Amino acid sequence: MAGVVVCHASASVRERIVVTSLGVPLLAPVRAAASADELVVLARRLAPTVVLLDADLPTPGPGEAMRRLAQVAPHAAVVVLAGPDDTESLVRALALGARGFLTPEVNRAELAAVAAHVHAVASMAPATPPPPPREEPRPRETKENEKTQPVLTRRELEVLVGMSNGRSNAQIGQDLYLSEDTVKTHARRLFRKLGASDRAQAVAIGMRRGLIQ
Amino acid sequence: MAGVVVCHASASVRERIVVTSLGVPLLAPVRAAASADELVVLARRLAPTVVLLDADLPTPGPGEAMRRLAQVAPHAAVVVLAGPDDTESLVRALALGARGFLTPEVNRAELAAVAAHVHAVASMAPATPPPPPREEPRPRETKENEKTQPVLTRRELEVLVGMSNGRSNAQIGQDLYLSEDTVKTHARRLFRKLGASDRAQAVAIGMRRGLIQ
DNA sequence: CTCAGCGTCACTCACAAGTGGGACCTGTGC
DNA sequence: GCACAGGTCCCACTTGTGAGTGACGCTGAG
Repeated sequence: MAGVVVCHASASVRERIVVTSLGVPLLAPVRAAASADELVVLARRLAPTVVLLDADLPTPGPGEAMRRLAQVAPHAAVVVLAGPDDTESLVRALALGARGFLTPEVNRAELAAVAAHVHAVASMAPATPPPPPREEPRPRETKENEKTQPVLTRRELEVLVGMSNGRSNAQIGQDLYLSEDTVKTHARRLFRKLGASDRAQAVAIGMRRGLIQ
Repeated sequence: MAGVVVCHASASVRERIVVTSLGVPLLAPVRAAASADELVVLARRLAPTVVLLDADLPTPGPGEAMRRLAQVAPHAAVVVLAGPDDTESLVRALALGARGFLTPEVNRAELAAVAAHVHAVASMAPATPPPPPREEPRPRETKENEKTQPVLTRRELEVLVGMSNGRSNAQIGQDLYLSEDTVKTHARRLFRKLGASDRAQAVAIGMRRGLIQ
């Protein structure tokens, strides 16, 4: 589910990153795209958590790539691959919403950091981070930690959407042809799944996770 | 307006970052805080765009510091200062919403990246998810703008942040050292401004508009 | 088959939320 | 000086929410 895609014009860069990713624990193999077009196709299919993007992408360019990416995978964190001296591309990319940067000479430790980020995003709600740490973390997980990302059912999602639109439980019930009590049950279950204490927090978590817009 | 604050227990680290910042173009001098308390005071006054935060802050700790910071400067991006091996603090901080990390041995290039981020943030709305490709620095706030998009006051924003974190009105009052009634007043006014019928919808609208993350 | 998960509905109850007033103080701008 | 906005607090009131239960039928996986 959560994954990483590298989009770089240079085949050698792509290849090295893909190969390096194989040696990183906790990190699913990185998929590679050579152009913005390929990236969009991949992103649409894989909904990656992190996209490593060439800051000097030709033709459509990194800006256009990010714009299109935002359409198909709005919650992918873009990490720009830029040379240490290419501050100009970097500033531009950051201005467009990139979350961080790495040099194309990424090593195993840096990819491990990306893996940590993927896990951080996948396992908890409130975060919008970029290129994090070094060395693989994630050894211990307390048992109440969701080893499987809790998935909302269709009904729960519909109730959550209603909440985000300011509907009361009774109104949501009318919208969905349910009794208010049923809506309350769905609400209670989705609160538990999301770890929310009330509907306001549930909406916040749901939007951060991209469950609702 | 947009600024950077470093909060680190070590005076030498603070000092070096402050001094280094002087040599970075586009970056206003970095202000320094030695503790979470000092940070909150500074952040309330300066509303910084970026906060460099010691991952091993003593006493109140980085988590508490981030919580308080979110109250007084909800839009500040937290960048954690952690040693390359301190993945544990790092993961914790990222889980709490930190945007990135640096080692305490930050160099000029890394601060330049931070500067880039400051400019990126300062030149657009406080949005994080949808980065509108704009080159125009200041949208210019006219009366018409405010009519179409009411602006929340600092207090209203802080209350909204509390709501998105699942805090009750009474808890928000404790967080901000206010009476519950005052929180209710701020809540009522921000509901009106956002056109929300309850806190869940207010959170949804606030996140869509990028007022909160 | 059994069992877990989902969807549905019902009931109670404490309390939080939301709404309507009003009041006082402090800036800031005209 | 005045008006105005923001921030603070109070009272009283109605409504909704959230928690804690219990129950029944269906479906799909083991």
